[in-house]
Amino acid sequence: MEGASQLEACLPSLYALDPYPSPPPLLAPLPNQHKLIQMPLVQGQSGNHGVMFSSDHGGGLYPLLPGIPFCHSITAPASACEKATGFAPLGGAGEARTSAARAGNEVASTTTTTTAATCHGASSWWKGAEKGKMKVRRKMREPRFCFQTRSEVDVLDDGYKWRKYGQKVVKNSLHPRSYYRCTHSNCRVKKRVERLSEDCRMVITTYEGRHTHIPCSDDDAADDHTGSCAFTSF
DNA sequence: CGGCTTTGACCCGCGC
DNA sequence: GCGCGGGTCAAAGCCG
Repeated sequence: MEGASQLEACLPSLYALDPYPSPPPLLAPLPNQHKLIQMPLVQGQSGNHGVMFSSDHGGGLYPLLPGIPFCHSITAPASACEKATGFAPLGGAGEARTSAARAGNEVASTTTTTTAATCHGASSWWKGAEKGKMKVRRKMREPRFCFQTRSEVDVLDDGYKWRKYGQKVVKNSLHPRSYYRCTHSNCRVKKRVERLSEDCRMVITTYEGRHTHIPCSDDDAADDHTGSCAFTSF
């Protein structure tokens, strides 16, 4: 995690997968020294945004949502952004259950797909929250944000502390997918990290859920405490 | 010693 | 109905 500060993050892109008009999946810190790169969403999915910060000192991913002031302050047409960066919004990327995703290399192969509806319509996820023995299924999906960054490290420094709870080799991918969970108590945010098989330097990070706390990274939490608080006041 | 990572097994959803 | 594949659990090992 700490190694994430090495993030080069020179070519970020992101995908917003939130199928629901729900609250922010993540409470995003706003380090002053970070550079904000905002990507508009898929048309018709107004509301949620994903943002990537980068700086000379490192980088981090901070998905943002409506209601976040500066998020609104920047309004660029999706087409313009795509044109400038070569990014393309997509729906369903990072979601393994979609047919598109099943093809493997989901992000790379989904250039303009916008089948966001498939992200939640017929799928559900379960979680072993019940202490008994049987798992408890969940019908509702958490809001998700997917980022694609070029980085040497797998885990980007997003200001939160994550614990790895699984790793899986996915089909049609040379690199295993790692599963992380926020270590904060009562916070069920998860994220998946995987590298593109076509370009091992490209890291796909998918956040799922929303944090119920402020960022708590060792560095930022201590120094940027005020900033975090101010930010999370929304 | 506590926290984290690793890794194999298990469960479930979905496609055929 | 069956098989495949993704997601999660949990025990064991590792590390600071």
